[in-house]
Amino acid sequence: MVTPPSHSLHQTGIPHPAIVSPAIKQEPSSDNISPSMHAKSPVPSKKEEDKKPHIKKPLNAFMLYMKEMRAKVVAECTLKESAAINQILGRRWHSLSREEQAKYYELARKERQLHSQLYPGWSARDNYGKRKKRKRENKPDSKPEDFSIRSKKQCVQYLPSEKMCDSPASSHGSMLDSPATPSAALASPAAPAPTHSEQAQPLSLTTKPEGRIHHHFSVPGKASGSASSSSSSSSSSSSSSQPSISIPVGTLSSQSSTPILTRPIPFTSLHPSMLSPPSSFHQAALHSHHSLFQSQPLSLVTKPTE
DNA sequence: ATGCCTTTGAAGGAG
DNA sequence: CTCCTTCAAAGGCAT
Repeated sequence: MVTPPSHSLHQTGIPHPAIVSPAIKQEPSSDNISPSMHAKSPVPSKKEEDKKPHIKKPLNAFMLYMKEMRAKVVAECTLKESAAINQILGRRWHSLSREEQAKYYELARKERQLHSQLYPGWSARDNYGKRKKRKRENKPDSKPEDFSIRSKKQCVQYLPSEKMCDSPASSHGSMLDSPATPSAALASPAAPAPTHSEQAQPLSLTTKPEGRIHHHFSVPGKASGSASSSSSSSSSSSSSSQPSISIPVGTLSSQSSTPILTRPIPFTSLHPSMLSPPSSFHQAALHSHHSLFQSQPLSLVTKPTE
């Protein structure tokens, strides 16, 4: 098998970019989307020297997209803070058409395949703890309302003058323009259905063919501020850790105000190829989803629970 | 000098 | 099965 990386994936025999050697630092990939690599070595190879070269996780579709578009956004917006850039990229990502996203999903999939072939026994867990992310532990005392309190730096939100770029956190409204774009409508993640790019999966929630929608919708308490969803950091159960926008439980309304999203829908059971284009429901759901999150990321008060 | 912030997606652990 | 947690990139900023 071993299908040769049709794209810029590394050729065989070459140290995969995922490997970050303390001494070896590959130059910024010349390829457009080159897999992970170089990086500032998050792992400060302690003196103890990492026994292993520290194999990094393969980049996912969004990460690949970021790598490719970051420079562009930086040039356009003249922004430098990655946090702000990422916010913009996140919004642009949602604005991408299915085909466009599918391209990255495919790349990511190939990356993963190659990665697994190169490092069969490797597990993402191997890197756990290397970053020492402590994510502010949720204080037991802190009330959930702490969301307004950000002990750490507030979100970077790029300057307003940069309106040329999508306003990431502008939140005020300008945010919705982009995602709301009908044409894009978004998005569908497409999922890894390389064979049928056209069938790209509708909901961007199911990137995994095997099925795993998980969070995104459900997740009442989590609701990651920024709109998103995902978890990522924060969340930690109610934590007060929300980085920038912490929405108190129940605020997102995703449960109370939007019954639609109450259940993610068992797409998981569906085969990627089976998923047909975004049906009205999906779009509606997505739309609501995005609108809710993006247009009013902070609208905490939608409906307490009534 | 190190971690945080920010984004989405992937993957594994825990319940 | 569902939910949660961590890491992947990256560059300014905070500690």
